Amino acid sequence: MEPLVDRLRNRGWRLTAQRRVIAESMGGEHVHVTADEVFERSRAILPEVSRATVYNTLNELVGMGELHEMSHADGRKRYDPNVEERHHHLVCVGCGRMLDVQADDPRLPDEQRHGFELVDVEVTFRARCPDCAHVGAPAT
Amino acid sequence: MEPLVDRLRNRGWRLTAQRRVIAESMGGEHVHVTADEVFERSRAILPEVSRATVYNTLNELVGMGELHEMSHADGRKRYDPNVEERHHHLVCVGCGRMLDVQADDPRLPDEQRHGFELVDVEVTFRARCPDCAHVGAPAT
DNA sequence: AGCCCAACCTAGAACAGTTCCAAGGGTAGG
DNA sequence: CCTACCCTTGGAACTGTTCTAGGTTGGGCT
Repeated sequence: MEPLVDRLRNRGWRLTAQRRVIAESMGGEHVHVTADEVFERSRAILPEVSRATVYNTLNELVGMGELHEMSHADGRKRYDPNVEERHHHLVCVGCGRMLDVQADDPRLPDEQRHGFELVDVEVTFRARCPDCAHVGAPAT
Repeated sequence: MEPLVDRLRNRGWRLTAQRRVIAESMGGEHVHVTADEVFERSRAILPEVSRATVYNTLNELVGMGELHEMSHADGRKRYDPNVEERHHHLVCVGCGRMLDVQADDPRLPDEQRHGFELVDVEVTFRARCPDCAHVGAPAT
């Protein structure tokens, strides 16, 4: 599949320096970053990028379906560049790090559907990442 | 099982009027409310309840394990009083209504664990509820 | 019953994340 | 080179949540 920036260009999106930097900051990796992390990474490359542009661009990408947005217990949204491949998530309960994983979709028995039409299933595995496990049991 | 307020009293929790009202506002029903809805409902019964007390009380209940907290796409946390019975959620993509459902936990293959220690699995079935299905396709 | 003190509650200020806004800037087409 | 128009910017505004300082109260003790 062609890279994100190419797809964007093909859609007639005006590809400015800021937008390119932001799109590239998302990385192809399956790590899900917060808007603020995108802002930091982008600024490391192009120091004049503004926070507003990061938010604008992320929201546009989400609207185009090039990015998935997901909420997180800490209140910050995370952005997921992996929209091609169906996947679920593994989230560290300590630091909030979020990775893509493959797992079977659970099924919802008919008698549990309450008349709803299913659209999608999201699975989140909550876990402790190696770094957070090392710190020992959390106080409390 | 004994009701929430009794369990709280048995833990030596000081049961003030405010706390009782807040705990009761959560209802025993399988409906998941936001902090602000709890605030509104509580205030309908005891008008002097403050927002801070609602937040404090909800957080204490979560800390005690008497309530589950869950984030939602709109940025507001929801609180789930059903902690006895393991369950997952069915969420309407139209109106945000959230119900409890029973479904098997999916398993995460070893090679997908990235060294994390699993703690829990959350499943969210996204769907359209009967009411929202009737309204026809949403405008974009 | 009345006292006392830690635990509670309140209103409002402070915060964090996100969105909005008015003004300035860059770029493609003419 | 000019002109439009879209993009970007910094800061103000908003929303949900937490913190703070000071007043209030439940309940053990006398």
